[in-house]
Amino acid sequence: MPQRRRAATPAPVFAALGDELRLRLLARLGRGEPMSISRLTTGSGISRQGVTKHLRVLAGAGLVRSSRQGKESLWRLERRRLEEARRSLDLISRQWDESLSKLKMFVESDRSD
Amino acid sequence: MPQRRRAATPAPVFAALGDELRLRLLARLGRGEPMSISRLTTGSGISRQGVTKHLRVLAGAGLVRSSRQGKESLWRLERRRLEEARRSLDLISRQWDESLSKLKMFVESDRSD
DNA sequence: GCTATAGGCAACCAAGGGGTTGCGTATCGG
DNA sequence: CCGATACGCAACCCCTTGGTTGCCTATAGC
Repeated sequence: MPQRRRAATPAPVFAALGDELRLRLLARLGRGEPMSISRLTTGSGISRQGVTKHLRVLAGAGLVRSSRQGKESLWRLERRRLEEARRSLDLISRQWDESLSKLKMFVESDRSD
Repeated sequence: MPQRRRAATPAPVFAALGDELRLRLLARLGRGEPMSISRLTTGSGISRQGVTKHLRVLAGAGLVRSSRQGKESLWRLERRRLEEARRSLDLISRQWDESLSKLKMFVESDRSD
């Protein structure tokens, strides 16, 4: 039975997405074909170790996954987390919608917390 | 750093979302009712200035907006940016989908960049 | 007027992040 | 076996960030 874990906080995922270079890496990996580190390094503008660090951040957030293949490690996108993140944004956004319609109905119901 | 073509990169938005406390602030603001800084501070666990800093980060990313009202400044959610961010995730995720189906069709088409 | 409340500004500090370099190890191809 | 390639580990550096505190201004209410 696949354990449906309660979704952890999406903050780390967003933090991982909050970097221009990491977004570019994701976009490249988003083409579907797994890529090696050196391949991802060419055109990135930073050193190989820099790319490695970024990849590990992405992996830490569960956005990518790597598998050693011979002398190179291939990285591919992990789409599940992207969708989870998208749902998180939906949640806030939609909550906003519902609050608006509730406001229209009840006009006022202040809850000081 | 020279900005390549894309005018609005979603990275700063994600970076702003990449913090637990900021997400909580957004969630509270997501209820629809504008809130003052002191109000948002109660229960946040940090000082008022800390909350102010976080709010400014969110504002810098265009996720919230404030308006001074008397002696307090009221903050409300800016939903447009949330939807933009959601669309950005869609883009990567969907690109992945398309790449997969393309791979199935063309089997191989390597582009070394 | 006086006082309490809401907030801004600035300085300060510890910790983390992004980037680098140097060096070591494993793999591939002759 | 030898060299080139692909990668990991660790140290280092600088700048940003998250958080604080102290002090000042402005508004509200009596």
